[in-house]
Amino acid sequence: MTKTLPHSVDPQTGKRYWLIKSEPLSRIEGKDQEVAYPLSNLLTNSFTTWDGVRNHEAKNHMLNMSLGDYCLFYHSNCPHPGIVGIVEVCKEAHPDHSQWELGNKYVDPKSSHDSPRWWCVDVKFNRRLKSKLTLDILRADPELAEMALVKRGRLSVTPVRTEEFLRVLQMEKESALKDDLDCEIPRDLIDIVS
DNA sequence: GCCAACGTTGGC
DNA sequence: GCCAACGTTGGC
Repeated sequence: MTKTLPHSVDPQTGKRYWLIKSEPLSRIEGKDQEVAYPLSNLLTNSFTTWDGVRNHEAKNHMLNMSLGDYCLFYHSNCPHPGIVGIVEVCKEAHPDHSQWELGNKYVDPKSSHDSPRWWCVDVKFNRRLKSKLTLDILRADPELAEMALVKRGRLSVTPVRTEEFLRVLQMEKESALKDDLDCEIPRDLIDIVS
């Protein structure tokens, strides 16, 4: 595995930006483990632990996250995958306890408490995007052609460069303006109906 | 260290 | 549900 260095912080905010993927639609794995975690869950839970990531590259990105960093929140494995909101790192990397939980689908027999293999961060809600930015829209934008989400489709935690993050916010603004003109669906329902 | 087999992700 | 992409595993 290649050692990763974090991308640079936004000089304006001192933050790094990332993208994390989650499935919004209920899906049970194994006996009874719900794997879905829609952004709306973070409206009722004050934070969530981003555990269950079992890819070393994704894990390394989480090890590089700092308190206060922003993560674009992406809904995958659904009819219209895309970025739906922003969450904030509220606890830096700590061992992912699911690796030691008997019966957990993420258990890793090779991992010991002395040297954990898997790590996670906690994130809390920041805000919803005014309008979902679908993968189609993101892929069609030349300024996002190098974005890890586009180039490394299967990685569930990816870095986002400052200029990419700002571009996403700009696209949100443009897209929301368009919604005002031709979308009758109340904002709060957009995620639900999609 | 190579690489075939296998497993997983996630768009479609 | 299919399957391409790609990461991981393990035999050699």
